[in-house]
Amino acid sequence: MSEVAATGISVLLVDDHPIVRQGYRRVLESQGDLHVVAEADNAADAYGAFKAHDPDVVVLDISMPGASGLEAIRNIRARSPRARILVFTMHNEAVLVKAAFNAGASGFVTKSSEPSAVVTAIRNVARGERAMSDDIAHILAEDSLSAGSALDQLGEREIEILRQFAGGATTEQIAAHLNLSIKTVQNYHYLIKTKTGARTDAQLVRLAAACGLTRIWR
Amino acid sequence: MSEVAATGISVLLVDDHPIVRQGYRRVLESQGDLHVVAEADNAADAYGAFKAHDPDVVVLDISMPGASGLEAIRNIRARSPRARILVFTMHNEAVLVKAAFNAGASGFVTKSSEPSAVVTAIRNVARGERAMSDDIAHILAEDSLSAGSALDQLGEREIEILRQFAGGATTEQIAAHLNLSIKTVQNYHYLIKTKTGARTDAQLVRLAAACGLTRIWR
DNA sequence: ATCCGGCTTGGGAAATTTGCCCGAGCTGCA
DNA sequence: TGCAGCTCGGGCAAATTTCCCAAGCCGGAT
Repeated sequence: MSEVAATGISVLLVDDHPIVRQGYRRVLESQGDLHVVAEADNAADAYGAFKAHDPDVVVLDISMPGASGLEAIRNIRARSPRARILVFTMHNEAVLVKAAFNAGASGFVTKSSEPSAVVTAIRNVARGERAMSDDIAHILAEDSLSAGSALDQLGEREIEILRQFAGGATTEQIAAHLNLSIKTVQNYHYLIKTKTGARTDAQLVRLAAACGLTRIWR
Repeated sequence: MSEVAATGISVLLVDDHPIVRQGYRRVLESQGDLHVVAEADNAADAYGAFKAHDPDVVVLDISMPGASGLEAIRNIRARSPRARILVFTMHNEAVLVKAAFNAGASGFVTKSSEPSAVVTAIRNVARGERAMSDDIAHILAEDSLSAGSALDQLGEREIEILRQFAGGATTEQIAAHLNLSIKTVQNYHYLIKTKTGARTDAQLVRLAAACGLTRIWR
């Protein structure tokens, strides 16, 4: 058990962009009570770093290449149910937020939030509370009122594959990233199309973009 | 004209994530010769900030909500051809890189790069040189071997077919619409892919959207 | 405890599309 | 006249998509 409560909050940073980690580190450490004790740049290393440093809070970006961030959350929580995980990402799609909380996240803050919101969220999560940024709360509220987007009928794996596909990845690349057979990815591709009603790959990309799953550099 | 050459390099940061800007700011300022003189969180504000502060280098992320980062580049360069712009983003697709350079960027660095690479790139760009991270150079090299330029290599018919395709039309619909055989549309589809270098239909849609051929957000 | 339903993973096989090569008609232009 | 480039489509092997099916797993209901 970590006994750093009196001296501050220890943080494990997980994000695939080095300079982004550097930046977070400096922002967080300037707070005085927050200490970044380790970093990881992929889901696979995240648990190792967690085990080695037993941080009070894990701050992670779910959109990393390769293995799913959601998987990393489940991975950590499965072996250390005490773990407090704060998802910190650019994505703000309701299905993703729900998936993250279901996977065991304690908080969800978007990168659009003010730095102070992130810091506050970390403190709240460390205290065992649930935390989310205002925009996320708003999105979840909207979502609970609406009948649900086309993406709501998709499972977690389907969402992940759709994200990569819409991002321009080939079937082989997706299969390699997710350690699946090409056949399985093809089947998901087909399944996603039928579930969403998209008749064309282009329609699928447009749908993904419209739902915020993929950003297109208009 | 900015006369800060002797005292360092002034930087304008454009990124839609506040904490990411904060982080960059700290990383850059710890270098001593780099000074962040302004920030902007969207393309529209970018030019105003540029005009007000006349920075030596603009560091911007092209993937911002709403208006395009590419547009912002064109915007700034059109009115201030002296401007040095370093694109700094998570995207690493060849078409995007080319589009950025065509729009007037002086450099392109991915967020997967080491912080030192970003700093080096800023200094090189400020000196008037072109700069890009190793992964980008690699991607462009690969791309140049397989030929394939951008969208302006396409003929009238090809553009029209790409527009309809990216808009979500099926091959049959396009054929019917243009009074062509399905075979011809298929051939165009293939031709367009090879000409643009898109390996995937999704990449084609993204390319079309990036070039303004298709609007995705209704 | 058991069953049901949904998610995930993949095999199989027919139908369709892609990848690439080809020729032919048209136009503009040197 | 002749070349060059766009438009249009045939052909055919290779790859992918489309469906249908099954098995393992897990969580919730009975």
